[in-house]
Amino acid sequence: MTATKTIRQQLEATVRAALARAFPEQEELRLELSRPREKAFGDFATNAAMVAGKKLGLNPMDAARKIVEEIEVPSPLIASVDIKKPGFINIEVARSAYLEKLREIATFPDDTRYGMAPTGRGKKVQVEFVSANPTGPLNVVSARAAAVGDALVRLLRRTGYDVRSEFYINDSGTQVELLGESLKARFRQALGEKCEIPEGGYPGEYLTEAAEEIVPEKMLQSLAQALESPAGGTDDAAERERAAGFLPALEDEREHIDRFLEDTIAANPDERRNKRTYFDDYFAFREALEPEHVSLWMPLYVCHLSSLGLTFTGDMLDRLVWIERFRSYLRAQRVEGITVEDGGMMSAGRVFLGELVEGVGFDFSRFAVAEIVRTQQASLERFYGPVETLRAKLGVAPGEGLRFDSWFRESSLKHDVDEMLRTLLSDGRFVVEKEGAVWLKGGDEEDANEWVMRRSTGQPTYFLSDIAYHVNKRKRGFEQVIDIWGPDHHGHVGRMQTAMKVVSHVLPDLEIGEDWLRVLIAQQVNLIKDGSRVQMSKRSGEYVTLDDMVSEVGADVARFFFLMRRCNSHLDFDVDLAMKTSEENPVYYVQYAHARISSILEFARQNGYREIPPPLADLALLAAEEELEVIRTLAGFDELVRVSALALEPHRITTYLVDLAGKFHRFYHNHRVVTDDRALSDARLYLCFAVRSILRSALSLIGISAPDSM
RNA sequence: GCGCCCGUAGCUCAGCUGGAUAGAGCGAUGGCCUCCGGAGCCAUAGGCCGUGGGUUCGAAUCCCGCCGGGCGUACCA
Repeated sequence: MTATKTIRQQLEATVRAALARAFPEQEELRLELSRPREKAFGDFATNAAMVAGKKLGLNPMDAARKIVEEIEVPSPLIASVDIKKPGFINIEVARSAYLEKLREIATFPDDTRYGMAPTGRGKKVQVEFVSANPTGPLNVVSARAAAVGDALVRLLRRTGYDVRSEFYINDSGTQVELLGESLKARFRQALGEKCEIPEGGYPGEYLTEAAEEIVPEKMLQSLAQALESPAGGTDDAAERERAAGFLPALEDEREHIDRFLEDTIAANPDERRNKRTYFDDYFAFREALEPEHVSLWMPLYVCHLSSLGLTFTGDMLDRLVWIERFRSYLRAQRVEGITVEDGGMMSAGRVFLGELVEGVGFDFSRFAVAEIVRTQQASLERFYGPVETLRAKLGVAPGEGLRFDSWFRESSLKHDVDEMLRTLLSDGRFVVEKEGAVWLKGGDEEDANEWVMRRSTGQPTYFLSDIAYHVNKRKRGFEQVIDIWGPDHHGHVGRMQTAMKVVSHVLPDLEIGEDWLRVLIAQQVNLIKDGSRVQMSKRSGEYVTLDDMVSEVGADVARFFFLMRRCNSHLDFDVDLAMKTSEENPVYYVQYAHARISSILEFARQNGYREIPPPLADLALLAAEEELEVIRTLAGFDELVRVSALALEPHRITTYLVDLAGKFHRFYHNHRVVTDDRALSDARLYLCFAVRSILRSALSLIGISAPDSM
């Protein structure tokens, strides 16, 4: 598969060559090639004569005549050339050039790669987006960033960049500590205690669910029941079986733990040894016990926590001590006559769990972050396709949602952060120390701002850590970094740009150029429901999540809506409209065109058209205005992809899709495709096929499904 | 106060990096199914592109000043 030049590129080369021949002494000019709105002015117009005329002090009309003399007309590319009033050169593209593009589209082997271009030249680019704080489910702005970022990644990939997507997890700092405190409160509540969510914490319901993960209710029940029989075991066969079934098979557990060891702690050999020892001990312990000893539950429980990637302050012996303590604790409770019936055993178990979790130094923040990141990942993976209720009807398989190439943890940057600060301090040119804190200042006079990097408490700020993070990106070899941030970060853009400029002076070897970092702001989304805005606030715990959107309007509609607007403009998303009038939706309009073509092609196949697209179709028969409109639009697609990627504006693809679908519907309405006229039918089937290819190509660029029937 | 984003049809937004007579969807009104998919098509109405200057052959687009809306402006992230 090779990429050919777009028609615009071909024309530009031709005009430049003509210009160079007409005015050999003139160096390269910044000439423009635009598409006139008015059809009478041709397909393209160039201001070459006006620009050149001005430079050389010539009348633009005369310059235009000189240039036009040097353009070969007619040629396979250009049908005719015309000079208009101030000095425009209007170019009519030859039909052969359009038909050539049409052929290229229809014969291109892979629709999901059509439009590929060498523009990026394998440049190593990172797109970082969503990067929501791990303090709750993904909200609407995250959904928007996800749609835009994913489309951008696909767009850049299509145009020859070596792109990696990244999600940055802010898993350290005050907010995360607060999150841990909040989870701890929920945990206490789950144990039956009265406990308030701390001031400024996170009252959302999702933490209750996470807390219940820590205290699996059924484990407690099972445990309490088992302890009703003498010596913590049971003679009842059914009960024994149930108890045994409560544990995973030994081999399964081993496999699970091995995988855990590989994934989570491979990076740190010391940690690995500790864990390995712990698990070996655990297995030894476990194998020594009879299956019906349900008190085995406790090591299982400890293991369960470990498998979630949590660290413990104690070692295995400590845990065994705890387990022993638990047994005697429960026995003691038994002696005092506590039974399952009065709920005493349950609460005894709860109290003990509370103590255990405190005793092993359970890290609530880490657990909460791990838990939330997991749900965020799951949400993103579901971010594809039509709404669930239509999925079967539209015949779309659950496709791959959004997967990031990497998830980067802020907590892994500790070393980089320290080093960054040391480097800046020893350089000295851009730092100020005052009021016990360390500040960064811009280099030049016009940027007199100063920002704290290290607090007087000695703690680094988010700003410093973000500088270190971006330097880390550069060190990983990215030649260009694109960040998509939420609206609350837009004040951060300026100082980050300043910081990168500073870094380029302090660490010149990194070669951080002026536009190495490009930041897009995914602006605010106002959800309109029942005609009024839905208020969103993390603090109140009430907001519309990505999951809500996917289940209510579907990922296709959500993505399309987000990509219909430039990402830096505010957006009113009318949820009622998106659902209520879903039949009038632009998404369905576009998808309908796709399904319609599939249906036509199927109809043709059943009526004796064996090969589609018909290889011998005479495309010159496509001469109706509606057909030419469609062809011109198709022929412009590769150029659109190129320009959208350069401008980092994926929303242009959706605009294009609506336009193309409209032109196709118009064509369809005025011309029957399959008729008695075999030659004409062949040509029109060819056209239909090409339209479908481009629809697929464009839809795949923005991550939206292309159903064959609806 | 300073900085960033946004003002285009009743509503929500495009407008291809400065081009010629301003573009969609929704909403309104009126038409089109013996026929490959009517989730479609056609027509009508709706605009001083917030406003005043500037740059030039030419501005919705670039620059400056106002006016309106939103958001930043923490030793939060």
